[in-house]
Amino acid sequence: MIFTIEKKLEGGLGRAGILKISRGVIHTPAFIPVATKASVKALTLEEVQSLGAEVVLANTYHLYLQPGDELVREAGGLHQFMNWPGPIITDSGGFQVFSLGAAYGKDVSKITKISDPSLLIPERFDDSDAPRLAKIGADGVSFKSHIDGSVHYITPEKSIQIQHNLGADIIFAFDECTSPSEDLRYQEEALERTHAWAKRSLEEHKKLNKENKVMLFGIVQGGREELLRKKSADFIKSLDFDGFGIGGSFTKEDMSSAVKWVNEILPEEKPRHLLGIGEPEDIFMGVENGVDLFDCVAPTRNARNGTLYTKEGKINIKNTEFREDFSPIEKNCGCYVCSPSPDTFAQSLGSSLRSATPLQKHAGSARYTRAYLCHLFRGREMLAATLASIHNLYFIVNLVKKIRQSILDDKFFDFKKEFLYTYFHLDGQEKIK
RNA sequence: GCGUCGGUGGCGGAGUGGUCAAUCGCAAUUGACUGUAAAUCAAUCGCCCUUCGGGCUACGUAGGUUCGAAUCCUACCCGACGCA
Repeated sequence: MIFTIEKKLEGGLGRAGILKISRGVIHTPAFIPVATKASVKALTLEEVQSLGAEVVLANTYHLYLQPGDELVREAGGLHQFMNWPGPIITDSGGFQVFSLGAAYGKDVSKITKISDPSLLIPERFDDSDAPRLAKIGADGVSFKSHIDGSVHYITPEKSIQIQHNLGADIIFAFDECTSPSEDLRYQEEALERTHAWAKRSLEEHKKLNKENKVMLFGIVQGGREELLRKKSADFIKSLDFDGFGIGGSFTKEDMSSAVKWVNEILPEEKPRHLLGIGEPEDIFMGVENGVDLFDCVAPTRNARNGTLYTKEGKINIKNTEFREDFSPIEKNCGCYVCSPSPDTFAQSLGSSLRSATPLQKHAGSARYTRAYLCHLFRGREMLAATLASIHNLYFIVNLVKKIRQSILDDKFFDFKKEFLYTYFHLDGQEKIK
């Protein structure tokens, strides 16, 4: 792996770089579509590739349960199994410690809405009776499969073994993503655990990585506490990782400070991945604070649920106002959905008919209109998910590409301001941090 | 013409004397979604008043019985089926 920094943001942590690995090149900052179960939901990988993605991220826990990492290895590894020849990253299953554990059945997620974290449960309340599918033990985490209820014990060693079987190019250490509702004492305790697991992940990785083809990233945790975040960054950087992940469940406000604290400490020459983050404003924040890689389910999940990204903010395409809106999702969007079909398409269809009528083109001339998408969603047509996912992924992947270019052109802050003003419909009074 | 069964909110369909503005599903309206338990979930869904709450009009139509009717009775209208 070679990571080259092409240009740095003046007076800040941000940078544009190139991450070269044997299977391909990743231009950073980059957005990584999520393919949890070896599939970017609703899309073929040709579609993912042609919308501009250079790398995808799959999940250890989910693939271990189904179809099983051994089977994937037999298939020739993830690349061959899922037909993606480019770089693949696997997450360690550490996020499932959170999503199937402390967050299970609760109103906490990767990002918490409560703007004042002190409003969150101040002390660790006793919810030991609350049902959860993940329970943390001394040595690892026991998971109750959400698929069939069977119990599985995942240790750092096990996670690394699974990831090597899956055969990704970049893998992650097994960590514990904590809930922001945990108190300081618990955060400290969990951080100790994550650090111990980081060492064990690294040791196991060294045993298995004989051909030295796989990169292992360590994960920094520490919740919202400055002291813990810095302590974690110091510790993780002291280990021989190839790069770093920044994990955790945040409130919006906490995220930027945490990222900054951490990246001021992490070595400049190694890549940093902000795990699970992907709304446009968060990506700007991350890039500015030195993040190189982002992955997020938001573009694809939102897409499947009818929320589409546009320069002027997100829209819910199912809403009444779009029923008869025959314009593209976004004017001048270069994605497959919003751009016009080439004439050759109509011609090739028409060639078998004697008098094929060329399609009447609407103003804007998109392949598919808002009204059509609206109809597909209301009619529960599968194509809705596909078209919406193509558009959303294109939007985010290309937003990050534009951000990258703006760094190279010394125009990052102008671009950020311009984008966010339009995106949030600001009138110029509000300040963008 | 006779007989039988049935007519409930946008639709389907519960309810068969009080706890019914009426279960539920669909449709509709809006919102949420950030290392994917997610093609998911939540809220609203007769009209009016300021929310709590209160008021009004409603279960084919018109009467009636009853303290009280979507629920019982009578007539009529409409539909399905059967017999002429």
